[in-house]
This record gives sequence, C-alpha cells and structure tokens, in this order.
Amino acid sequence: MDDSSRLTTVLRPVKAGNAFEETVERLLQAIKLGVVAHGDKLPPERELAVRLGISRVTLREAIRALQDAGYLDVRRGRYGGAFVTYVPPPPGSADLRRAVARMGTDDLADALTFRMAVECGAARVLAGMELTGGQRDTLRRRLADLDAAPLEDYRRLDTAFHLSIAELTGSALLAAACADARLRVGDLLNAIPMLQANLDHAAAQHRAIVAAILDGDPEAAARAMAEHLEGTAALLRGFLS
Amino acid sequence: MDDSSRLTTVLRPVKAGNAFEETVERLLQAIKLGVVAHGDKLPPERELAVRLGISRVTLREAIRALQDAGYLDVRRGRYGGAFVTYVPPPPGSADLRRAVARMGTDDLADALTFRMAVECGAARVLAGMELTGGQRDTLRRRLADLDAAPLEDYRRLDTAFHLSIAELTGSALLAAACADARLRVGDLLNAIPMLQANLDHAAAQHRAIVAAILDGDPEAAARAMAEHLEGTAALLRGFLS
DNA sequence: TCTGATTGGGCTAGTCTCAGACCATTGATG
DNA sequence: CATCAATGGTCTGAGACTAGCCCAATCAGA
Repeated sequence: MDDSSRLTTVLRPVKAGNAFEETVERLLQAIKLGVVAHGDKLPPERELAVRLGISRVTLREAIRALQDAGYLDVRRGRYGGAFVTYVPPPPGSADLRRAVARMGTDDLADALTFRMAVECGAARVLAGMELTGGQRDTLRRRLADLDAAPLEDYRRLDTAFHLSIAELTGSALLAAACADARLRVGDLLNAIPMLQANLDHAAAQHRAIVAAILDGDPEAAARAMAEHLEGTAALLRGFLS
Repeated sequence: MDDSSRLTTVLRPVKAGNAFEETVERLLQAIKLGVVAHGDKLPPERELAVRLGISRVTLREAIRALQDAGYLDVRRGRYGGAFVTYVPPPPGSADLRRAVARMGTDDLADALTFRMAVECGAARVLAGMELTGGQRDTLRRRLADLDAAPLEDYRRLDTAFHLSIAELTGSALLAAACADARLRVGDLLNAIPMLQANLDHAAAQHRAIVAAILDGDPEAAARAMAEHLEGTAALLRGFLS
C-alpha cells in the first residue's frame, strides 16, 4: 500500500454522479428496503426536495422516472402524493445472478467487506454505550418485530433492525454508512431465497447480537454480528458458485 | 428510533455541497493530512480533475483559492505544478477551541463515534483476513516509520498508519470511510499538543494493534484499536473542559 | 355546496459545471 | 541554441441544476 494508493483514497471523487441518477437510486432503495412500505406515500415533493438537498425540478424528474417504471402512483390534490405500488418479487437465483453481474464481483467483495466493518463497528460501539431504557426497549422491539414478521415483511424489518443498531449510537454519519452498506447489497439480499433453516439461524444470531449489546459486551456484540453477516455472505457466495 | 428517523437516514442529502467547495475541502485535507507533503506537488490538473470526478475549470478555481490562501505555489511550464507550501502550525489550545467551535460539539461526538466504529471495524476485518507476506510487511513498515518519525512528520505518518489498515482490507469503500472519518477530526488532532507521554502511550497501542492483526485475532485487534481511539477522544474531551 | 388548505404540475431566469479545444510558459535534452 | 513534451492558463457553447413563482387538482370540513 504505497503513497499513490493513499492519493487514491483521499483524492477520490467528490460526488457520485449527477443529481438525477443519485436521486432515482436513493428513492428506489428506500422503496426496495421498505423504508416506505407498499401503499405508503413519499413525503411531499417540497419537503423531500429539502431532505435530499436538491431542487424540486430534479426530484420531480426522478419521481417521474420511477412512476414510468411502475414503482410509484402519483396523485394530485390534497391528500395526494407519490404512493408506493412496488411489491417485492419472489426471489430467484436468476435475479441474484443478474444483480451480481450488474455490480461485478470486485464491487461485491468491496461492499461485503464494507458492510462487515461498519455493522460490526456499530454493534461494538453500541454495546459499549450506556443505554437508556427507551433505547433498550427500541432494540428489543425491533427484535420482536422481526421474530414475528410474516415472510413478506421480513426483509423490511430485517433492514429496520440492522439500521436501528447504527441509529441508536446517535451518530448520523454511522447510520448513513450502514444504510449505504445495506443499499449496496440490497438487491442481492432480495434475491436470496428465504429458507426456514436460514431464517431460524438468523433469528438466533439476531438474539445473540441484542443480548450482547444489552449486556454491554462489545467483543461479543461484534463477534455475533460478524458471524451473522458472514452467514449471509457465505450464502451469497454459495449461490454464485 | 421510529420510522421518521429511518426516513432521515435513508433519504438524506444526495450530495454534500457544491463541487467547488467540496474540492477545496478535499484538497485542503489532503495537504493538512500530509498525503502530499510540504514541497511535493499535486498531480497535474488534468489527472487530478479525473480523480476527483470534476471538470478542470472547477478544479482550477479550487486550486486558485488555496493558492490565494497561501497553501499552494503554482508554477507553469514543464516540471511545473501546484506545490505545497503549507507547514503545520505548532499546536495550541486556541486552535483546538476554534476547531471545535467551527464544527459544534454534537458533530464532534458524531465524528468520534463514526471514527471509532469504522476504524475498529477495519482492524477487526483485517485481523480476520489471510494476509500475504507483502501486506504484513506493509503493516510492519508503517509501524516502524511511525516509531522512527521526527515530531514534524508524526501526524502524517500516523494518518498513513491508520489509513493503511483500512486500505489493506482491499475495500475502497472502507478506506474512503476511514479517510472521511479522519478528515472530520483532522483539525482537532492537529490542534492537540504532542506530549512525550502521550506519544509513548500511542506507540505501545499501535504495536498492540499490529500484533493483534498479524496474529489473526479480530477481537484483540478491535479492542486495541478501541483503546487507542478512546485515548485520543479522552484527550480531546480533556482539553475542552 | 362552497371554501381553503394541501399537494402535484409547470414555467423562467439565472448560476454552476462540464467537455473540449487552443494558447502560453517552462526547462531538460539533443 | 533549438526542440518539444509537459504543464498551467483561457475561452466557448452546451447542459444540468436551482430558486422562486404561479397554476391546477383534490377533498375534508364548514
């Protein structure tokens, strides 16, 4: 790792792409991750434009694109808005291969490594904090929601669980990094078939993560998270070979 | 942590600011972190513009601003370029207070938490990988460089050491996140007086981190990194109270 | 039925940013 | 001393993006 590589790291692109494409991607992922569920509507354009730091014109172009692609139903007037019509398709290995082909195996390894680092880091930090009763409740509730989730809600609540860990640290930067990591592997996760054995396994790991965090044991929390994510990563690699 | 907070996390700004300001900031940090040392020159404008993903016009405006501010000396002609004239000022608590005032205590806590998570995550991941001889050598060399560093090179080589851990994981995303974390606390670190006792302490921690990574012990690596960063954070808090 | 608040739809003038081409300067090298 | 490759300096036309404004549609509630 020489000097030129450090140049590459620090003097990397200052912006990802154009605002329109970034916005489409962001909204699409918010939909696919279930941050706005089927039937819900996005915030009003004016508010959403402010949130995303772009103009209403650009936002509207992005919404229009998603409408044309069948993800949104836009209605005018009071109580109108952009309603989510998307329903997650049943997973299939064809989708998985397509998703991997779209991002490339190098980028996949990069994304998985990134996710492993930030989520383990978040779990570790959270376990090392003194949590309020409300925070502990939030964590327990997310876990319970996930355990009780019907199959069609599983991905959404799994995302909520993982993101909550980062958000509970109180660091917006860390939450953003975890969300970013999740977005990057989102299509892949959606394409993995959900087998009962895997779900049971994941549920046990989720419980272990929460227990370690509530117990204030950073090492155990990071280890549990690592095992959990490694399981997902292994599943992905398995479906690709 | 309710639904609206998840909206905030996912539907966050798609771009940081305008290209010009982002570029100035990026170059400034590259200089302050010593990625390009005093007397060195930045890459040629055409190449740098590509690296940063911006046009030459915008890059030139940023370079011009840094030239006017006295950080760069720009020379034309073959073997010309933008040479770094900046020399780090001797640290003082006034600088520290100013730096903190500029970012706010909430942002400071956010940045420190973020740094803790990503750097511990990186150390953890790296310790869990099978490293080649070259990678192990790189790590040892960075450590040796830091141990042998004259005081004026310490910050630069410390940055190099920390970034190398992330870069060695092979994940560009993770390296970028660590660089970002470092940038956010960069001004603060530069403002901390370097006392011999602190340096000795830090050196021992650096050795512990490297030892744990080379030993393939993820838990120990993360723990050692956490202790190291916590020391810095405590030092910061101490100077602020 | 009417009204008013809320929301999407659309327009415009202006700024930021870009790609690409061409000019000006410098200094190592033959 | 002449050459020429590498580098910064400058210009232009086009496109992206923005802020702000007003219009159009909708519907709960008076």
